[in-house]
Amino acid sequence: MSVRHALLALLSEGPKYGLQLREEFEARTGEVWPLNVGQVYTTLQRLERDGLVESEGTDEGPQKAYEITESGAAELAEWLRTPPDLSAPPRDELVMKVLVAIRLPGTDVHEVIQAHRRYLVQLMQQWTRIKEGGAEGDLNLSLAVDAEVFRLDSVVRWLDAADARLKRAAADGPGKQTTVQPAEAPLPKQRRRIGARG
Amino acid sequence: MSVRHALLALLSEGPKYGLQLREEFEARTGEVWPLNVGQVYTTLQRLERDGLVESEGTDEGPQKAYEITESGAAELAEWLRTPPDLSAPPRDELVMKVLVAIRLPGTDVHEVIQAHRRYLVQLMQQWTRIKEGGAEGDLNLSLAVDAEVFRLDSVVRWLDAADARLKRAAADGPGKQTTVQPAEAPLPKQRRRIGARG
DNA sequence: CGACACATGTAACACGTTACATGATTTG
DNA sequence: CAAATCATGTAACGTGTTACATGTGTCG
Repeated sequence: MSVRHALLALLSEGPKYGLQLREEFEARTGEVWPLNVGQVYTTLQRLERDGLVESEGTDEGPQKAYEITESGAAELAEWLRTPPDLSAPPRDELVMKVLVAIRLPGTDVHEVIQAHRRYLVQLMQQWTRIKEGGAEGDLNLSLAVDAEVFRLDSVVRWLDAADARLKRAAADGPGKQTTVQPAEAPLPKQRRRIGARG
Repeated sequence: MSVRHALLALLSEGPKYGLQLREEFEARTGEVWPLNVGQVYTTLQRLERDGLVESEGTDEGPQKAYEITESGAAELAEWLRTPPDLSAPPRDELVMKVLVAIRLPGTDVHEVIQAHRRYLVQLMQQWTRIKEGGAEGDLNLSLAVDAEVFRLDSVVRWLDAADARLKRAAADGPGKQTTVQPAEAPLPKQRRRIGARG
């Protein structure tokens, strides 16, 4: 629900049309979050269907402008106030890979970890260079790039922690590896969730 | 493409059926990544269609076991070797909110930031408690929870950096706020991407 | 038998992607 | 006029969600 509310926010400044929305969206995110146009139109249709925006009846040129409704403004405010539901963490592809590599015969987890680590560090450097290359006070670019660099950094730190943890576990006793979490006998089902969100 | 390969990995250990796959998936992720059954079946169908798994013809009971094919094993190995394409960073909802709140009249960005910060810190504590409450050497739980805690921590640090940056910008001169990134005149289009991935 | 769990699916939807189709307007 | 660009869509697909439908086997 990220694009949906971003479009609502842009429309809260005044009536706008499809392509314009894409351009402004990308400008606000420092040109680092691309947005395909098709999604803009389909999202606008859903927003209109839900009564959050209205298409203007003005037949001036090929452009079809939408404007936000009261209901839309209310939803936008509500969205800003309410923290997202993180009761279940998102499935992360890299974490998945490591979890898989741990138990897959013929695969060296540490190789997988290090290969991805190198890639991530390289990416971080590229983003940092992009940020420095941007305009001096480009707040949007700065914030968007920072978010990604911070995220990548946390992944790198997780990889390091996982690597150390796995090496420690292997040193403690290779025989223990199968004991860690038996594949059969899938334990008394206790699904862990965090019950936050009002 | 996370569940798809996770199921492939589980099937690389031997033939398994739907519900069993869900249980094992959740066990391997420390019961913190829930997986709905419906997706297991639809994913298995796609995997079979793509020739990566085969359903066994054994009509033993109500269970329908699938086994991995050579092609499937190859795809799994390939997936482990290849780093994901991160040339464009994922759109993050919280980052989006802050970017929106900056320019939305009648909204205090710092309030939004602090409210979400409190929520995130609370979540981190809950996850940490869950990790400590788990079995001593539960490697899967530990890794999965760490990944989420590290991620949340990076978000908190980003929020702090953003807050400081915004306060600095406001102190430098409130008149500059509109100068930061004019909404109209959306700049000479230079879309930023990172061209990694071989 | 009737209730419950196991097990497999399907339906409908939201969101995201790539690719293609179709006009309208500008400009060489 | 022809080509490029602006602008709006649609189609097909992957992935994820929730909810429902349908059997089958077990157990009181």
